[in-house]
Amino acid sequence: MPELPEVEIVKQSLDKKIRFKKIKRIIVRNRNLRSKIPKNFEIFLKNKNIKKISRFSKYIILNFYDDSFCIIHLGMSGTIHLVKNYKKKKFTNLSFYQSPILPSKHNHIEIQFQNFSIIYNDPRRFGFFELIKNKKKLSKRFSHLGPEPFSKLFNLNYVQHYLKSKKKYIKSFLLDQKFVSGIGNIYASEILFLCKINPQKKAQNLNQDECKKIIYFSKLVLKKAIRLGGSSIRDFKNVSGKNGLFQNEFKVYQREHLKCLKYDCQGKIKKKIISKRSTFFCNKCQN
DNA sequence: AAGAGGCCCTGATAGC
DNA sequence: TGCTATCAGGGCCTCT
Repeated sequence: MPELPEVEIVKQSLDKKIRFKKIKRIIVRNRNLRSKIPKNFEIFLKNKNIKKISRFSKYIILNFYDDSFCIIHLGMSGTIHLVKNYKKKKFTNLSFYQSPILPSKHNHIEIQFQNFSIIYNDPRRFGFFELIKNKKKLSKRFSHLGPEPFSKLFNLNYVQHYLKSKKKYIKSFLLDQKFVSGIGNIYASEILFLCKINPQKKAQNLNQDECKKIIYFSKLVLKKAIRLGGSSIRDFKNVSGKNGLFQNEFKVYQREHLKCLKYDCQGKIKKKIISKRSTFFCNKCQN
């Protein structure tokens, strides 16, 4: 589920809840996530004091006072839930993201604090946890990733230069974390719709104005999504008010066959598979 | 270097 | 009802 805005929402609620807290105990129920949970995982984290929670791209970063880190990636289906520890474990409605009803089958990792725990649930196990020893190794870990859309590094010069001789479709590059990091499949379609650029336009054929639009609307869409609490699709019945609202703002995503929402456009939304992912666009105004 | 394709995994849904 | 096929918001790896 998680693209940059959703991860940012999780990060914010985590920061509110576990900043300055001390990890009491770690329980790993399934070590086989995307990458194997290392043997020293529990020992490494036990008694660590959390300085703050930060985020880069789609990665959540637990910052500890001893300058070590734990990074969490939610993959496609990872969610983090808050659980009260005492009595019969009762789930609060403070679910950080998605359903307040905690699924039990795929609760792979539990991090216990004084009075509560956070639980990592991930049916598809595409997510992962990684331990990082120091700041240097942290920046090395992210060195292969391009700038976030919000970064000053994501500017006209960079974009034009990067795409100059690229033959792949522009959609592929919005998904390419080496080019720009944090955008995923939903927001890629939404951004290109606002830009009025066909997702199948070859990157090298974008003119200066189109590059400017990509930069502008990438920032705009992600910021708006964060403001609205992210997007919750495949909604469950039990969702609390904590769910995101940006799915109501989708202009093209999952709107195949429907009329284009641009005020003066008579086009229809089409769906095509581009770089192995569903891509939605208007056949008229994204020519 | 750049691009295409495969793979990791479970669950929901559609079609027969 | 039960089977199979397809699809899902990500990212890494290999091969050409």
